[in-house]
Amino acid sequence: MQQHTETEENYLKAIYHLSNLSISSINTSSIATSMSTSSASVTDMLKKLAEKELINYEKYKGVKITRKGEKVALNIIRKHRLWEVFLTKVLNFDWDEVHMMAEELEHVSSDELIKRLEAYLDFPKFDPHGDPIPDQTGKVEINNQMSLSKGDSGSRYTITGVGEHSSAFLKHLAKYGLKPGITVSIAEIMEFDKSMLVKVNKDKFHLSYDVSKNILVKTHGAI
Amino acid sequence: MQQHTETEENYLKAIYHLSNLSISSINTSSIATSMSTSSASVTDMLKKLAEKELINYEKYKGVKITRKGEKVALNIIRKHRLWEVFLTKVLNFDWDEVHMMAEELEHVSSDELIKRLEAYLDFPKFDPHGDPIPDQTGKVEINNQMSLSKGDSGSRYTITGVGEHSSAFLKHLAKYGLKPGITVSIAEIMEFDKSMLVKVNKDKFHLSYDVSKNILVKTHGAI
DNA sequence: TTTTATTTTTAGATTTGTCTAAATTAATTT
DNA sequence: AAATTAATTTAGACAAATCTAAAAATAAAA
Ligand SMILES: [Mn+2]
Ligand SMILES: [Mn+2]
Ligand SMILES: [Mn+2]
Ligand SMILES: [Mn+2]
Repeated sequence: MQQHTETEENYLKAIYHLSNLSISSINTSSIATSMSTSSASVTDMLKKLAEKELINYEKYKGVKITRKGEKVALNIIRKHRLWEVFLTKVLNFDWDEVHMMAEELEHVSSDELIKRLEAYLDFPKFDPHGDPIPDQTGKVEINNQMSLSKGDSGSRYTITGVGEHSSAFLKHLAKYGLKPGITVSIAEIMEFDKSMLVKVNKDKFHLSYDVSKNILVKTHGAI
Repeated sequence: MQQHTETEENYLKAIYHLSNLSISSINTSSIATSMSTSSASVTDMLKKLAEKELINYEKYKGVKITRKGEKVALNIIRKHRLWEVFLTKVLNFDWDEVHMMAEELEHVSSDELIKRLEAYLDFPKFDPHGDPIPDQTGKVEINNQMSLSKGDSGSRYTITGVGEHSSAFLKHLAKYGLKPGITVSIAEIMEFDKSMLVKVNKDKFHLSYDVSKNILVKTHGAI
């Protein structure tokens, strides 16, 4: 099995994630933006990744990740998410604290280590943010989640994840006790700003569109 | 708190360990040997570490680690050994399998992570090889251990550690069930080759000088 | 105390990943 | 369709960490 540098792994991960946002091939500048680096650096790396057959790349035509590259990316994502579960479930970190640590831990190479960690954690299927954990072969469970902002007044939903992972946003949700597993019902939707009044247990509060948009849910059934 | 590259950390660790082997200042070639690199590379790094005041270095005069450098080294060693405890105690790896994984994990930066890991492991004082785990401030428990090869015929000893960490050596010891915590009594010492006959519980076996030399023990008392 | 051998440092090159500025190609406007 | 704007690539430079080979300093031997 070929090994890759930490930098290559980070580029591949970014390319994989961007690929899941748009159907079309992705361009240099979107990679540059998501990696906070220059387009020139991205071009250099694209050549290198294409050389290793981890992506298909043609000058000026954009990038498509190959099956091989996808498997590498999914293995890193798998490690990232399992470490996040470890940090929250075993070391009791809050879900808004774990991402940066996982960014380092995901590059620890041993596959045997991650296999044992997974077993120790009792084969979790989702990370603390509700994102699915790929298995050893790179298979991912697709949970058909939708944005809470697309929900209907009077319906109940269970939070399955978030569309934004910043510590600021997660801390904000935590203030309302909102996190995966929690059941929310929409009491009222304000037409003029798309904000909503929601009910969680006995509590009722107001969510701006910016917030509800980034809360991912599955239908729980009508009240 | 200043941060250092992984490479700088590895050099510092090597320099710290060499400093504990000899009283005098250590030379370029011994560092090169222990790092499996060229003397030229070592010289370059020594300038860099001296610049950061992690070592005292004078051309042709050798190296002495500073108190500041020592604290950095001890923090990495602390992380290394705590991760080794995690890997053996929690993920059930054998003591001969964990070193390489710990070499990667020791560079994960979060001090809060290691603090919580330490608490989760219930504040272990020694790693699976019997080496003491420095505390947050860099204090190390000194266990006055001696080599089993210096023991007396008829005396009992408790294994506290090993002087050699290769997987080959550790696997060899495992075959006899020898590891920290085990009590060994010396039945007979052969004068001609310094090998010894030892007793562990009901078992009796022969240890070459090369092996007994690298088994560290504390006196347990006469039989 | 010279001479010789060993150790250490310097000089110069290489690889990886980065940058800025200039050149080129593609996409939009007019 | 030509001109303008935007995106992308190339060119050239730089910092970190490494190497080999040559020069300089120290240690050991004669
Ligand atoms: Mn994350
Ligand atoms: Mn996550
Ligand atoms: Mn170790
Ligand atoms: Mn150890």
